[in-house]
Parts: sequence; C-alpha cells; structure tokens
Amino acid sequence: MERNTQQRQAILNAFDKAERPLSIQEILELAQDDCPGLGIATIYRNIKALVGDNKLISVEMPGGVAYYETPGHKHHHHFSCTNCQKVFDVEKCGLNIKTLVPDGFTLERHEILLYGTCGSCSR
Amino acid sequence: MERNTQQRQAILNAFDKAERPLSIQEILELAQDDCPGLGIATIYRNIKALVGDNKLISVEMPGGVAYYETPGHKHHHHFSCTNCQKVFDVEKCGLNIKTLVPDGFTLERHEILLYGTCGSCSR
DNA sequence: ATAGGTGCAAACAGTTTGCATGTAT
DNA sequence: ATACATGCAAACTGTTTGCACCTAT
Repeated sequence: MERNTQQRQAILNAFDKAERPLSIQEILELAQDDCPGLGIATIYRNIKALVGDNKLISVEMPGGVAYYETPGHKHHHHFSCTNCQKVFDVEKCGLNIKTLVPDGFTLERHEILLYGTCGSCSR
Repeated sequence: MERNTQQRQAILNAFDKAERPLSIQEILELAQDDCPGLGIATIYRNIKALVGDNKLISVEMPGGVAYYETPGHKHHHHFSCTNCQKVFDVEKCGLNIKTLVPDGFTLERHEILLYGTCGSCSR
C-alpha cells in the first residue's frame, strides 16, 4: 500500500465526509461518489492494507458486520442504531471495567456496545 | 419446533455439558458426540427455532461469529479468550452505563465485551 | 397415518484471490 | 519502464433453502 491512487483517495475521503464508523457497503457507496466504477474487491484490499498500517481501525459489531474508523480518537465506545444501522462513537468511558474480570483471567482490552435509536431516529 | 428429536436433544445436551456460550461449530462437534451424522443444516435450523422460542439467546461476538447460550442467567457480560477463542460469562455488571449515552439517543440495551486470556490460557 | 424434522445438495451472500490490464512513480 | 493497484470473474466460506426420505407423535 504505497501508491496514492484515486481509489484510495476516495476511500479515505469517505471517512472524512462521514465522521463516523463505516461498513464496507457504506464505504463503497461513499467512495463511488468520487470514483465511479470502483470495485468492491478494491475496497476490501485497501481496507485490509489500511488496517494493517494502522491507518484505520476495525470495530467489529454484532450481526457479523465490521465497521472501520480512523484512529487517533481517545478511548471510546460505540452506539449502534437499531433503526438505521449506523454506528456512532461514544466519547465517554470512565467505567471501572477491571472489577468485572474473573480471577485468573487477564484483560487485554474491552468494548462497550450500546444499542438503541440515534438522535435522528429517536425523534 | 415441537418434536423432541434425538438431534434436538443432542444440541441441548451440548449446552448442558459446556456450561458456556457455544459457537455453531462447537455445538456441532459436541452434539455429534451424541448423534453421529448430525448435519450442519439441522444445527442452524434448530438454533434459529430455539432462539425464536427464547430457549436460547444469541451473543454476537466480533469476528462475525455468533455464540449461543441458555437463558435465565441474570444480567451479565462476556469474556472472549484471544488464545483459545472460547467465550465465558462474566457474572458481574453494576456499571452505570447510562452516563455514556449521548443526548438525544435512546438506549435499549448494552453489551460489554472483554478480551484477553482465560484462566487456562493465562497459566 | 401424518405433520414436522432430517440429511443432502444446491443456492446465496459476503469476502478473497488469480490474472490481464491500467497507472502512479 | 516497471512495479504496484485495479476490475473482473472465479473461488471460497458460512448460512439458508428445496426436496425426498425419515420418525415422533
């Protein structure tokens, strides 16, 4: 992943436009606005390379759908709208997760998933 | 889902034996001990029916793999071992999740996923 | 006896890969 | 010029479905 192709630009631009975690399908649709004809295989290849380079982070949400977001945010979690299926960042954390870990287990990381309806869908 | 078939017995028995959330593949392997020749389609059909009847609950874990567990536990969360891939219940919760929800969003439920190594793999 | 369940194989959906062509350097 | 990236189509993997046969009731 070294060249600066139109396709790769369009993919990164999708994240700038959206400002929230995106699924593969969402990335495809947004990036095709900039780059018609962009193929799904190119999305998968670029996303995999970008995740490998730590230029994107994957957020695996239930339902078997992976979302991706740009790194550099501070520690945060995710809210999944059960109506529109969009995923949003939740900036706060501050919970004492360590109290949950069973004896003998070693905690590496944690994820908190919130489900409900987002601002637009709650109205 | 009304009949009490050998296959269905073997599937439910797998959960009794395991006492932890199981993936489709884990269910298949355990249930085939009791019922050789059991087909994967039967697992999917039974699991879907049992979840529909609230006789099983699905726990969607990252990586696109769904786990299933018996209901009736109190509110709890899950620990996923990054070494052996097994999923364990975490009985405690008691965190104040509501403080995380953004303004205008409506929270329906939450899931906390812990990742690390389990008791056996930490040794 | 018969409605519902099973196993197999085919169908599907999402993801990955091989290959000839295109393009950024 | 050339090595890397793309688009297409084929291959794969996990899940679902159609259908003839089987079995619990």
